[in-house]
Amino acid sequence: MLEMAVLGLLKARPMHGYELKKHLSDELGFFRSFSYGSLYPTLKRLEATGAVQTEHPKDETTRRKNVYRVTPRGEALLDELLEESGAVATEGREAFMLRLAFFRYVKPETRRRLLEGRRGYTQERLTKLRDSMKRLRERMDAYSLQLMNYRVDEAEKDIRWLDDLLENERRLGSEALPTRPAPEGS
Amino acid sequence: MLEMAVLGLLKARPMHGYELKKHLSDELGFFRSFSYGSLYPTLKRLEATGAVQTEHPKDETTRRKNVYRVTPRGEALLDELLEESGAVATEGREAFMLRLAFFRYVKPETRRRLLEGRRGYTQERLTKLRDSMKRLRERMDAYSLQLMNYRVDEAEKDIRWLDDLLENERRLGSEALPTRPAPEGS
DNA sequence: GTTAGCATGTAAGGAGTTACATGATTTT
DNA sequence: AAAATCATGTAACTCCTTACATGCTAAC
Repeated sequence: MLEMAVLGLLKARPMHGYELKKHLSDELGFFRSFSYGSLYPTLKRLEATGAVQTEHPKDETTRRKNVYRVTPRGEALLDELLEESGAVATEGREAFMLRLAFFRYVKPETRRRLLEGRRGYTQERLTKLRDSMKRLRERMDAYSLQLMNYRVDEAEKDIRWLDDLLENERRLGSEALPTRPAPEGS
Repeated sequence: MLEMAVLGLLKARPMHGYELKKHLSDELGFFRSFSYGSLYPTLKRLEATGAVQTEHPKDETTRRKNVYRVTPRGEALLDELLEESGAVATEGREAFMLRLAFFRYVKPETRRRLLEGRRGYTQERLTKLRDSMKRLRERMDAYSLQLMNYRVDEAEKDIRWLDDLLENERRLGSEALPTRPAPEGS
């Protein structure tokens, strides 16, 4: 997850670690904002494998503040990471959301595949939830029932949302990719 | 999380590991259904610390199928785990949901504290999300915007839901705890 | 009698966190 | 000149997963 987030953010604009950390919470609307204890090692690792680069100038003038940029190798890695629909349950929701945040970097067909994959998973989950409710309703206390209803509502809402997103993809077809919400003024 | 889930489920009814695993997905409407690779070691650990007990009969008749039950020591541990409102962000959503599933074991005042804590956290998050949107709207692509809107809607919905739950708590006051949705027929 | 599912476990590893440690730069 | 905050890093640990390994029991 962190690798994907880092590469995705750096692709838009080179940054140093501290800056990156803020954007992880802010820009991605992120619930979980990774700690420095994982962020810096991740950057090191990505650098070691050649996915990102930094100009740490050996001369004594500008030390500290390591600005990282994505290399072609890193772009390829990001592509791979974004395309995995895998492990939908474990990785779950947040991994999907993260991919969505970087959808502009994803091929239209892959976008559709990811959206449909997520929809399928959610639909399946919804079915299971309803099954459980039918089987257990009598034996459940009020709080568990609240929880179940919450989950069902959420799943239903997610499906409608995913359908909207899919509908949008279809409308766009293979025409121009919308990387901005429409220039308007500028 | 797993410890809390295990203790909570075993409190309702003694079970063996395999059975427990099913209830973790089913009964709790759980997205994440822990693997055996963590479930069994957790049971061992809880047994080692005296939080659960199992009658593994040393005589050769009935081997396999270790039925675990919660001890008083385990009940105390569960109480502790349920009362922590802590680490709201990291632990997050699912930990809260899990506590909600076991709310019938929680003192009314603690229930209110947990609900209010969660509400406060969600409200704060909502504020931050709206801030981010104001600051970044122009620079965001359509997908990020979708994501942000989703998050905002979700937070708003959560707050309404939490308010409902709080209202219910107030209505019940200190009168009878509702462990069942009302007998009706029986 | 063999396939499917019940039942339990271990070892290695992944992906993060917390706590600690340090030092430069900006603000007050 | 002190306090805040920018900026980077490491070590130990937590909590879980995957993959492996084993054997019983029920159903077909």
